[in-house]
Amino acid sequence: MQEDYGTMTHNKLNYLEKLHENGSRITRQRQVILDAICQADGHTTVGEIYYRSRKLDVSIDRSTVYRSLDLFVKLGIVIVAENINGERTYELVKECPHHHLICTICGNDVEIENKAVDDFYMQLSSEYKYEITMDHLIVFGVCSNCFG
Amino acid sequence: MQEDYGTMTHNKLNYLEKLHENGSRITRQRQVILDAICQADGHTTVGEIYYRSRKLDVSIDRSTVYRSLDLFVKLGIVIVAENINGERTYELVKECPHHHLICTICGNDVEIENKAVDDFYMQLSSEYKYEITMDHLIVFGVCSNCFG
DNA sequence: CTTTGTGCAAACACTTTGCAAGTCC
DNA sequence: GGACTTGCAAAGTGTTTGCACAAAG
Repeated sequence: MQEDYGTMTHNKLNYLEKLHENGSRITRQRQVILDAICQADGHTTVGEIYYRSRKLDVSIDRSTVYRSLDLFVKLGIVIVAENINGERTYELVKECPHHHLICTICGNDVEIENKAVDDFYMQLSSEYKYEITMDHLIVFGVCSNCFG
Repeated sequence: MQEDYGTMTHNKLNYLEKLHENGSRITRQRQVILDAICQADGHTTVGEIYYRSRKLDVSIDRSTVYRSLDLFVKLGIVIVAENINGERTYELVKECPHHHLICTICGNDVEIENKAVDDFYMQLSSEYKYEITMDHLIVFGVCSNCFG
């Protein structure tokens, strides 16, 4: 494998580090798939990830994409969510928990400031004696451009 | 079709009413499928709904279940969500919006009082100029029985 | 009697798995 | 060299569709 670390972002190094920690190998395919998720920069479906990966490396197989995604999720490199159509989507985790507000009409995606969510979680915690574990909340709504 | 309205709940009449309003027909199969969703009383998968429907009527086909669910969702009789395993789940809509807090360990499901959610939505609305349209929020966490 | 819905069977799409060959460390 | 990973092909699951017949209004 060629050591092509040239275009790598700081984050990507962290992701590879996590792979390494786990005893998993840093393969060309896994790097390509990480890049593909990166490119999409948001909530991407398996199909899109496969398609983008193919552009970077024609020989990549669907099963490899599935297997890699499972691994990434297991290692906490990638997070799973569901989009409006009920499709499973994948996204690279950022350093800190974050949350989305997505317009169901135009698809516009705003990142919600943590305080609002934290307050909400705190309220739930105290009221229902639950420890909230969702670090990636998605709320759907209609943005100001789309109503009126 | 026999007019067996004997065991029907008030809500079920409303559901049938909605079918009727839409110009859709009230068939034995649709009633059975509604009953099946009712029985489950919570977030149910297509598989479970099919299984329960079969118990009530052996001749029901999977495709009928899918088609009926699509219709129910379109008419707003049933709501779709995703459970912890990423499976699509269905639930009869109640009269007013409601929300869930689900334990990821034991599966315990608490209905969240609306005020907490309303406050949260209000906060988001004013901060991001979004009109929040989710009437069925699901938050995952760990209940007090399961941590400690 | 017209329109809508159903069961059946087949197609389709998505995901998983076993295995031999290839790659990483 | 040894353990891990991949591509391939095939099987498994879940979902959708076309069509002739059945049922609802």
